[in-house]
Amino acid sequence: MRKIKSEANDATSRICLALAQVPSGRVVTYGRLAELAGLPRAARLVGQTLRKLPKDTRLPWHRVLNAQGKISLPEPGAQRQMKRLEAEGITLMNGKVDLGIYLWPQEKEL
DNA sequence: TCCATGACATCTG
DNA sequence: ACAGATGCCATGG
Repeated sequence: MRKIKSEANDATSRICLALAQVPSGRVVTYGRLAELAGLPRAARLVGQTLRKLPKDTRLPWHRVLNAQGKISLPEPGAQRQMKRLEAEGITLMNGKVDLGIYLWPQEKEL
């Protein structure tokens, strides 16, 4: 039997694959991750996908921030995310991350 | 099929 | 810098 409606599965895997590429100590925005996954303008889909991830996933879900460099995850998750970020050496100034420094990928390094 | 929802993004005042 | 309005894309009822 063919799976004609595997559009979501496909999108999900691509998002997960892209997410797995994000190195420790760096971050990406939802929109950026969507692009890397080949799904431009599907930022919200990224959010829904991440929300479904099992709590014991090894994917770096905590390295995903919104375009403002702030955590979009509502409490109590935000607390855990911030902790994980700082654990990787990412500094949150006034509740936000400096994307000019931590955003991945950086042109220079590319 | 239509409508509501969401870990977003961008523009405007 | 901040809040509200609008646009986007896929999912689920």
